[in-house]
Amino acid sequence: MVGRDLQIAQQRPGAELGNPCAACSIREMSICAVLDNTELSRMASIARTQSYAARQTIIDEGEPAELLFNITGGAVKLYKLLPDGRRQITGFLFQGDFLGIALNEVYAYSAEAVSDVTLCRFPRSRFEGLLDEFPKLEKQLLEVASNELAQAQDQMLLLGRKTAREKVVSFILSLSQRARQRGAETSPVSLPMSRADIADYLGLTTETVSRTFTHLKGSGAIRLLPGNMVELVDVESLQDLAAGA
Amino acid sequence: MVGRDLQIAQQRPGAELGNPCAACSIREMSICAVLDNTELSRMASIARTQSYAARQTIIDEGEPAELLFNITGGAVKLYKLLPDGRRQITGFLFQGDFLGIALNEVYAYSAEAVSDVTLCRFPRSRFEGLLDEFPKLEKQLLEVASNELAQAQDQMLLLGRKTAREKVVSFILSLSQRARQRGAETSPVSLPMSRADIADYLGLTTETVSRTFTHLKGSGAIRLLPGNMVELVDVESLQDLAAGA
DNA sequence: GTGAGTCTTTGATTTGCATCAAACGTCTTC
DNA sequence: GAAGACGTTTGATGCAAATCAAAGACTCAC
Repeated sequence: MVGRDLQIAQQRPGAELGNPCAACSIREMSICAVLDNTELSRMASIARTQSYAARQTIIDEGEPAELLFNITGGAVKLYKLLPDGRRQITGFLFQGDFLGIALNEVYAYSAEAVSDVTLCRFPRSRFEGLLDEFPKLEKQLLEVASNELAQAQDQMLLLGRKTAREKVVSFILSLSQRARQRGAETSPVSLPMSRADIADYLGLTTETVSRTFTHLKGSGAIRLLPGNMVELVDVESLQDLAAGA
Repeated sequence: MVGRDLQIAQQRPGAELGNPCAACSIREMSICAVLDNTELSRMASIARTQSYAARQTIIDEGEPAELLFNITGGAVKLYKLLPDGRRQITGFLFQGDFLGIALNEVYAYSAEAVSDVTLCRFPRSRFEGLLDEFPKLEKQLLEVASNELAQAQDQMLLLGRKTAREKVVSFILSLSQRARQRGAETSPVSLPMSRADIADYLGLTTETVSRTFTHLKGSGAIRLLPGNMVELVDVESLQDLAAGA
């Protein structure tokens, strides 16, 4: 394992200079993409890599927000709870996504590993120093925040006004589009999260999500493949369904 | 009217120097609060004040995002539509709020004046120049975006997991808290928007919103006063209701 | 390979909110 | 201040999704 890491490191420029970020495979799809190798080494100096097994908690809502993260592998869910246990998942994060934008002094949500996860961890105070040092990093973060805000508004439209079928189809399509942005296949797309997670993301119940998948499969719009993969058979009609047509 | 404006202007330092922003009554509650008088005059040089009558459209979803706004008076609603006309209001803006954070090349939502509205208008390109010029303005904008993201997540929890009663009570409380942030009374609180607007914000129908108000009034938790004002009679039990207890 | 535990699917029934409908208030206009 | 338009409230009914229940289908440990 160590030997293999070394091999990869040697293939990438900068890594031999003690700068692991330069060799990072997701560098180009994360906020780090705006930094050059010199700047990256400053970033590397405050970063620690870390791993979480599936189901492990990464952050707890209400705790002091002292750490920020960059997901390098796996899938993470963000969620909020009501006192009686009702749960709303506010987002899923994948390779390249940044965790920690919407924070005041305490975390506004909890985060848990959906699959095994690897990530880079930054102390918040030192990360903020980096923002002062590299204005383009701050600009990039504003850009990311802006995109997340637009995504959040789409999700409000989904939660407030779409039917169960429209919700599920919108979800499948959005995962497919995010896979494309990461350079992965748009179909079949992997659904690493459980039906219960999907339900809590879409404001539905497990049973309704399951029934909706069954129905979509029956209509020929999707196919369910082994390994929690979904094949998008008729993308155009899926897009019509998602829009409510 | 002109005479009165002049009088106000003369009371505030900077105004007589041809810097209307220095005299702006909402300066301290908007993003302008981080700028000093010199910086403000740069901002004033790219700003135009503008008025909209109630029901006028301010921006249209899908149009090129060429203008940004700072609301100086009145209330604005932001919304998205589905092709068949279903509508989700994603937010209400009041005095001091900034309009235009979540934008890519085109507006991600439409905006319409709820009441008569006054605002400051900035060309986006020149505003972005200002961000480069004043890093603390950019930092402030990131701060605002971060807060909006946290608010958006609260709204997702509301839309996905709360009951009609919890939704309406949460809405009343959030308006009350925002009034406090603007330095206004927390009770009674003004509801300048229609029942239909409230419904489209909470993912309900007009009828359900109306019935819920009637029910809350009957239980003694609120009182409906003339002029679309709501008095919060029992704040503590309202807070319990909003949290789902 | 077998059993325990967990997740998913399917079925029967209930329910909270939507829909349909109409009366009532309030504001605007002439 | 009468007439119309619009927004709100109240009532009767319907339905999409929740809830309750139980049978498969995986997964994993031993």
